[in-house]
Amino acid sequence: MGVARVRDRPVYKQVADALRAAIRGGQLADGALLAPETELMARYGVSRNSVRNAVALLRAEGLVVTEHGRGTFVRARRPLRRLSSSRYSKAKREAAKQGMQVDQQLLGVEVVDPPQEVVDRLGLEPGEQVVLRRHLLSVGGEPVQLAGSHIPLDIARGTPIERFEKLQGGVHALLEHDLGHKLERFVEELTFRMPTPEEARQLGMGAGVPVVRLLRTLRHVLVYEMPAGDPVP
Amino acid sequence: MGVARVRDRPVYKQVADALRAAIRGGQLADGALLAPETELMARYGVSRNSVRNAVALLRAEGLVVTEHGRGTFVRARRPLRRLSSSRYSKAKREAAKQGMQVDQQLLGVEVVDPPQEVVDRLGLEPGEQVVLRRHLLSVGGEPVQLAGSHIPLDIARGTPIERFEKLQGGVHALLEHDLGHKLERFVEELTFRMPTPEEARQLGMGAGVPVVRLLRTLRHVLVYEMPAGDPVP
DNA sequence: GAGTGGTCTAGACCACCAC
DNA sequence: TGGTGGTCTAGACCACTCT
Repeated sequence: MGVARVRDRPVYKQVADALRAAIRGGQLADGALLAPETELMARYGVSRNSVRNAVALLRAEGLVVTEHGRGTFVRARRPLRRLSSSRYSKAKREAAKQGMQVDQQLLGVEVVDPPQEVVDRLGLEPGEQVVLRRHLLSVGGEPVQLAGSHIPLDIARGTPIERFEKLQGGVHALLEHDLGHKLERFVEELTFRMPTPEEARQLGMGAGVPVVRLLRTLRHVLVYEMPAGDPVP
Repeated sequence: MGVARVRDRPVYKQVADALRAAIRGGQLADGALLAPETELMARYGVSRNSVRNAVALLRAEGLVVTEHGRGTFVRARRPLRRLSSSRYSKAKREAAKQGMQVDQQLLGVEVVDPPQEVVDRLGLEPGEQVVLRRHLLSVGGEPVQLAGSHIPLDIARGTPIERFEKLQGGVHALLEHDLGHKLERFVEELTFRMPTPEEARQLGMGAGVPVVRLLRTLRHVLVYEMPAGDPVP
């Protein structure tokens, strides 16, 4: 047994290659438990550190998640897909299959002092307040994304935006269709980071799983955060 | 000297904390060189492995980048920002400051067989072709993002979309304003992964820097990839 | 060649989970 | 209590960069 030990390819990457191939090939299915480190050491004839480096690589790639004391599991894929393709689809059969149930839950609507980054991007006056609307997105019953929208108070005042009620099509649709606003262009800033304990709780995920944070500035600002998705094959 | 060694906090995280604080606090400025591993070992009184774990953590957070044989550097921040706020800004002075120069370069326009994931999401017929428009986005002269837009051929045919020319406001604006299409809603799928050598070259980055891949399905599909951004403090 | 990070090993003890 | 992953050490050799 043992890993091929090809020259110019570190052993830990070769171990990672082998595991990755097993995952992509389906020998290790979604949610499957990887062999423990001790067995991988024996199977590939490498030290524990090399095994751990290999698994760390797969973890960084989002292919597996590790739980202390339990083991390392193949990460289930849960892509958001086929939500709106039916109207434009030429193959109508796709519409029937209609992927997983998507649900958006309104967590709260508040008037708050905006964080500095929002002040900067919206060009707000010092002290100017905004309406913050927070949502939790779920796919197939699993929470996957937190979203927070900041809308300047002078735009939101007197509209359904500042009330705790669901907006058909979201804030953007309301602004564009009912309030006569128009989207010109938008800017996005993407960051990785570790979730706060509160976020990890709301998203039902381990604290060690990185989240992606996307700050989108339109005419209004959309801030949302989601757990890292799974690579598409 | 030596790290505080607070209980219930691994030493490598404490070393990472110290370095992170120095970066956030400005003692280590953008682009600055971190002390070499040997010095960090001595300074904090820990093993090389612990130092390396600490630096790996900061790397995962996107705070630093490491170059083999040269050292570890504080990552320069290059957020996309203040591009379109002026029109809606109440503080017009923001407009004058106008961040960095943003440039979008059209790399190519081709008619191609779309990848399977695009076929799925657009509900294309087997064998149906699409127009692929590829762009390179730069901010302040630095390439930051690759974008590829797939447009079904029956939509693009006979429009400026299928020609090698810049579209004012992008494909979306053309569809919406000139071709009478309307954005209903969109779906996004986010993934992390390592860049291909070709992508690393085009983006002028190290092959070890992860990229974020965002697959956006509108009525048309936008695929684009960008290097991981830098965390906002 | 000197200095840097990259890889690898062997061994130890700790923390968490399940039975 | 046994098995799992988490942390830590000490030492070795390799690969890359700069001069």
